[in-house]
Amino acid sequence: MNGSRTKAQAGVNLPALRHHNAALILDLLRAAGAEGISRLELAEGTGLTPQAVSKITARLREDGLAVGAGLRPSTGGKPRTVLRLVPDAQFAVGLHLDRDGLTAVLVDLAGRPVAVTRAPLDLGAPADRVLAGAADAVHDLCAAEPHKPVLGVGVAVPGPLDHRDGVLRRVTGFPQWDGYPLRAALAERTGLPVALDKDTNAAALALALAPGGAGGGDFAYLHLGTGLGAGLVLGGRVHRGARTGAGEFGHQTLQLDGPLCGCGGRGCVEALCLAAEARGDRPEAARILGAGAANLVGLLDIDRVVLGGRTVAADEDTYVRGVRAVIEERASRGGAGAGVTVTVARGGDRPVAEGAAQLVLAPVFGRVGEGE
Amino acid sequence: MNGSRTKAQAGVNLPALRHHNAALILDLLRAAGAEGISRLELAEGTGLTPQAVSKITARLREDGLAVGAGLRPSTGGKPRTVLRLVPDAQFAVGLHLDRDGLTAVLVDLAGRPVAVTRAPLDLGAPADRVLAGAADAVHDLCAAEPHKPVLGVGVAVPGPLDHRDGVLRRVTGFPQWDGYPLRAALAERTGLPVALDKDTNAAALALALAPGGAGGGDFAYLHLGTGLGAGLVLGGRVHRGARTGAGEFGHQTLQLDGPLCGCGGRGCVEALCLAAEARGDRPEAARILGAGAANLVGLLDIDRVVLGGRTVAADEDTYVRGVRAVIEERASRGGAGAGVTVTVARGGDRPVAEGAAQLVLAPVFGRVGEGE
DNA sequence: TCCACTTAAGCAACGCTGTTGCTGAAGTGC
DNA sequence: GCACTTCAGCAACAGCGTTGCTTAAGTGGA
Repeated sequence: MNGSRTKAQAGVNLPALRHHNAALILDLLRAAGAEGISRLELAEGTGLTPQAVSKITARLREDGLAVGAGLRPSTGGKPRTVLRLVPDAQFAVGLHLDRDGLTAVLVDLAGRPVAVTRAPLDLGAPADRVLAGAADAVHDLCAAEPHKPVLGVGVAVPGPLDHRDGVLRRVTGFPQWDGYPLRAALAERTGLPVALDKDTNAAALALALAPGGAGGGDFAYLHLGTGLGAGLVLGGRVHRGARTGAGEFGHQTLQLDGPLCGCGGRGCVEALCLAAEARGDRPEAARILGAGAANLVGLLDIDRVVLGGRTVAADEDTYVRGVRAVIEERASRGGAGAGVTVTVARGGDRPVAEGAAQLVLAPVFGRVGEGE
Repeated sequence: MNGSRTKAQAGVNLPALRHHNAALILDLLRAAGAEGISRLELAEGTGLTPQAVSKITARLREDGLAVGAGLRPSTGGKPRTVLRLVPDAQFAVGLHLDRDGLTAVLVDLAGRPVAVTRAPLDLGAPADRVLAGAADAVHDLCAAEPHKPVLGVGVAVPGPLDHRDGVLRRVTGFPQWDGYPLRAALAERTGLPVALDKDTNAAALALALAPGGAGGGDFAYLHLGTGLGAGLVLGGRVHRGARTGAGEFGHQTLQLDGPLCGCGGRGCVEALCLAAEARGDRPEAARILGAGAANLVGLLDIDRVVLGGRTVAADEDTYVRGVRAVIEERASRGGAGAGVTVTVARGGDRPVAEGAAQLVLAPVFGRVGEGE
């Protein structure tokens, strides 16, 4: 009780401590990228002593996860040795199961894709056939790096689901998936650990872990395509909520007793925004999206709004400017949103598959969401 | 970068590990209340071994924070010894600085108030005078338990502020508080550690830690008084956002291009809701509040909505039923919100002062927000 | 009444963590 | 060439939770 559900089983013993600190170091190595980072900087970043960092990095080097990468210029003494992550020490597979296609990607530890496959997909087909196609894609990708360990498979799907037990819920229009234990089924077929999440959450995770992602902090990813959804990153972690249902942004009421939405409600952002798009009034669509975004910014006090999806990609400028205008106007009146940046996620749907792979990689770097 | 701001300095060494596990045990003891909890249950709740729990509880007993409290009935062997928290081992002071009054409360470790004082307050008076009044209240309360340690002072204020550095921002109508370093000033006057937060966050914290609080999980506290604000508890912790600004619920747009609000915006929930109240249409006010609450429930996938504040207190039933109706209607259409409970926080403003004290107590039990 | 059995809790030894203190390595600069 | 600075690793150490075992304190059947 008292919210302790998320804290249950949170006792820390020495192996857990060791794992935690190693993950922390790995995360800093990953963030440092190819440039690398010195032991003393790692010590400063973790609060551990330099000697502890030396021991931990020695273990990581033994495991092949880190290597030396040259020296820093001397500042009057022995120059610092630079360490960097070995990206191709381990890999992960990301799957994006969408309504009309399957994208599969093999990424290295740094999150970079090293192999991609795409195939058409009929979500209406029997589950077994869809699953077989997904498993085949996984096997093909694993063959791209035959002698390196693949940590697992991350899967991003459009519909509602339970992230904890890996079971789908009510994929709109495809009743055969309702209650389907996708995680267990795919884990059995591939022999690999499987993690499952919503597509918007995967995209948000990809952005949260992207190198040079314009700084970190809390942000929201708003995806405007055939629908409108959101992925939230709070405190550097994907916020999934109690039932993996967080991020239902599109059916936020923005116009009390407004026009009917496909969901049965009235005045939902999604309906208003897409209606404006449909009648060609894109600035109005952007303004509506901005109003929803501003609500979210005020409610959560986030630093950053990232827009994505096909509809946004069609006219990035109008959407970015429109959303930014609404947020800045509210901030200028003394409301929330001062200093919030509005940007666009490029690359279409590819980030979703990469984010799915990050579902597997995130735990390696200690980036575990609350629903895990 | 990459959201690691919240993870900086997160390296864990042995003292940190010890402190973490002790806090975890203390939190379970607190949650168990006067009934107590056995060592083996503590072991199960933390994931630690029974022997580790024995060692930790032995230290807590030495420090006077825990005591034995009888035996469980035997299940065929040696009966379990029950342990419970010693509530009056330590205390904390909570202050609620409101526009028209100062409420101060001394609470024990269990969060129960043992002494309360109230005094009128003029926030428009010079800062020094207000501060002197607050410091006096603290000293008077400390005298109520002369020989017990007081851990610190928690302060709840209405306006925007920065929780991290304890500085006020733009308290509406009282420009002399803009930028005032309340935490530092009060810490110097009282010689005690001081924590500062918004009143709605304090209320939410009080609810999150309340014994028998109808189960835990994520929830939102919606306060409808002269204004409308929210306190969010996600993952058992108060969500404050990057700048302690989270919870701006009242100026969420609910009616695009609707009536003008005092904030300068249009169609804010607060304006719509209070306008309906003013014209006597309370069911409509409740429906509007419910629409805003449903937006929040969908966005964050929370378990529970708690209503409070003077306006709600005037007609709890109408508000609870109205808000519940909107959330349930949306859930029934397949939207978010299934199983969400809507309840009322009673006790008027008293919980705010108690929640302020919990700002000091929360770290003892490992309940540290992200902004700390 | 006794004794076998069950369950809980503590003692002792242990492995392993990060820390401390110090030594050697590898540069700079007068 | 030597004094100084800075980094990195070795060795000893304190302290954490764990493991293995013993003792305590009940139940229940013979």
